[in-house]
Amino acid sequence: MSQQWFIGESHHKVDTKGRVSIPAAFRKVLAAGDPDFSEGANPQVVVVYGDARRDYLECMTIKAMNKIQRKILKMPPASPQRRALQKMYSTQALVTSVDETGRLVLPAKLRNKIGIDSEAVFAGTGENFQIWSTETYELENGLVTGGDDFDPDLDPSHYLFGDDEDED
Amino acid sequence: MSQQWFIGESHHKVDTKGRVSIPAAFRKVLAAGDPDFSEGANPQVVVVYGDARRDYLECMTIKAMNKIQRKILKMPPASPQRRALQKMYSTQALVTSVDETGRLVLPAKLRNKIGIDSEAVFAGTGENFQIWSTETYELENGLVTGGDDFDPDLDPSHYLFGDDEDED
DNA sequence: TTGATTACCATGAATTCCCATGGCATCCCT
DNA sequence: AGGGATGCCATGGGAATTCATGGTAATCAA
Repeated sequence: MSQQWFIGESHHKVDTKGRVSIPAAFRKVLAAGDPDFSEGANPQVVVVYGDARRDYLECMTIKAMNKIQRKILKMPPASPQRRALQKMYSTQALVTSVDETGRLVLPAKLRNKIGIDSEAVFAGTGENFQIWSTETYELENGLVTGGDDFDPDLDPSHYLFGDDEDED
Repeated sequence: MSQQWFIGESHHKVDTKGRVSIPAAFRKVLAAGDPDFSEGANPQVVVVYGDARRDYLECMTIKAMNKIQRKILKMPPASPQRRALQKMYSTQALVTSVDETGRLVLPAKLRNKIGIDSEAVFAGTGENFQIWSTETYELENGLVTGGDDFDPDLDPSHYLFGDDEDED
């Protein structure tokens, strides 16, 4: 199995039609996470854009999306939590597919929403990956705000300490 | 199979005859969810308008409708719950079909009910999709009321956390 | 007949498809 | 160890198709 997680960070050109190359490593993960993927075809991707508060696009595999949908279906039908999730993951989202040349098309609406003009940053976050406009990305990366039990100056690996499981 | 859920959000013109284009992605789901659909023909849709409390139209595939009807048939025959459901899903509903050009015709009665004049919003909610008047949609979207353990300012993805299942 | 509904035709814009290129890295052969 | 040759990757442009939307003619019902 090639690769199971979205790992890495890279910059890509966005052309006037909204086409962006997906990092090759990510494409393999997308293919692996698409139940209907067959050799030589184009894997599908889910792009979640969410409401005004989100200034990036969250992307994931079909499998990951199905998992989320199953979770949502288990919640009480009329609860505000369920409705909020449904809106974010069903309404404010987009299912599309990687094209022949490994690209993704971002509709003008989405590009405007997150402020992309001609360049985008892809950032792996393990299960998902994010697409940012270069400017926003550099801004948000500069300031890491500290919360209650979070120290932004501490090396993050410290938070890994504790209850080990150990299967590979 | 192309696409299993109604996902996405889009605006469409409604003309004087009540014709609206259904988003192309939704049409594919409708076709897939219509047992009698044959290549080159027009898929059927179910439109549930309900009573005065509903200010949008709920739309679904034939398969989804059948599932609902089966559930209703399992309920105690004279129960008020069953009768309420029956009224909503059998009486206050409409079965129609997508036309050659991918449009749906909304009778004047329904357009008036939900306050559509010249533009409608289609909002996917996974299993179903909804049709709103643009104005109402933007209004209801603006105010997300917070309940007991619901924080409208929190990113909805927080509610996904917890009890993992982990099959594929 | 007359108003309403359905079928048929038309068109611009947006989107998808298909082909083309330059750069890097790798492989392989001698 | 050179030095092609090969192949994948990121990117570009134009052609072909689909989509959304409008209009007109035919059909239906009362």
